[in-house]
Amino acid sequence: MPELPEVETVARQLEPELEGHRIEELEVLDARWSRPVPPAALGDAVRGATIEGLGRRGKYLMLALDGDRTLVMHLRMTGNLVLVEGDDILDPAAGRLLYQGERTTEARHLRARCVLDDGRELWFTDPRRFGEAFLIDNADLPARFAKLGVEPFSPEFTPEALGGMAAGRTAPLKSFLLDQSRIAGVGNIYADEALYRARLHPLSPAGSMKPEHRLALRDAVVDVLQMGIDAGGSSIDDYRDGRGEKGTMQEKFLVHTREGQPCPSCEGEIVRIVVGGRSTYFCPSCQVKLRRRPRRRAK
DNA sequence: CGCGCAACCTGTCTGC
DNA sequence: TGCAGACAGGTTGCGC
Repeated sequence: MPELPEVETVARQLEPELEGHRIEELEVLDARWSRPVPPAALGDAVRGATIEGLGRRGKYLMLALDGDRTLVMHLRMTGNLVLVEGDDILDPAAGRLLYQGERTTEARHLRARCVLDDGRELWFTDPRRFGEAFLIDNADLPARFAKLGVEPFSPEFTPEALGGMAAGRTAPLKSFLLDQSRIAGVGNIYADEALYRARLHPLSPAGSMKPEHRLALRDAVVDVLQMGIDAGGSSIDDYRDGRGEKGTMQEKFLVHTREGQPCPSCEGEIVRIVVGGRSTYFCPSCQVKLRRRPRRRAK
């Protein structure tokens, strides 16, 4: 679930909290999280490091450490990174994580905990265990992320760039938006919301967009991601921000998870289909399906 | 290279 | 109540 807005929210919340602090210990409880590096090896490598910052690239969280290294983490489907301290460690009523030395609720999904020099702890919890982390030298970062696409908030994400990426593509627009090697950070939720706002059908071939469609889609992608950040992310199920709180973007969905409900624009019924194996919600009357563009204009 | 799909995991919900 | 099956926000690898 965590897509760009969720990862950005966590990074922005936690960066000021973590910056300048030293890592006393990194305990990896699930070997899957650090593999292929053994848990103890990652812990040893990170012990004593000072945190210099926390950022994001695509859906990756980047914890900058001294010594020109970065601990890269990915939340995948159900991962959460939360800062906990003292008593706070558990109050289910307050919607927070709990941990009392015993495995209770969320705490049973604890995959790694990072103890800071002031006693606070950074927890990586993840029921489905798809999340992961690795330590990398900053010099190797460009190569490692070479295949990651353009950042949606960068000046390079123009309608023309979008058109260039889509040219000749026959894959459905929905699949196109989810391709991290083209645009980094858009996931299933925001792809649906962006296509709806751009009034584009999720099954339209990516290469079928005309200039006005590219402009609309670029703007819609940027807008929905910004809305997501402003709302502190979407909490459909597992997602919690860096403080363990829910985001509110799910309350602003216009189509996602709204099967059978009225379209906010035409009152027609929102439909759910499966595209590329992913649930896709849209309004059949507002989102027009484009035809595949002829390769050559007939004269 | 482009595209579609299975696989990776666990938890939750639905229907019989 | 029990149980099988479907489904869930992401990414990678494989086959065509």
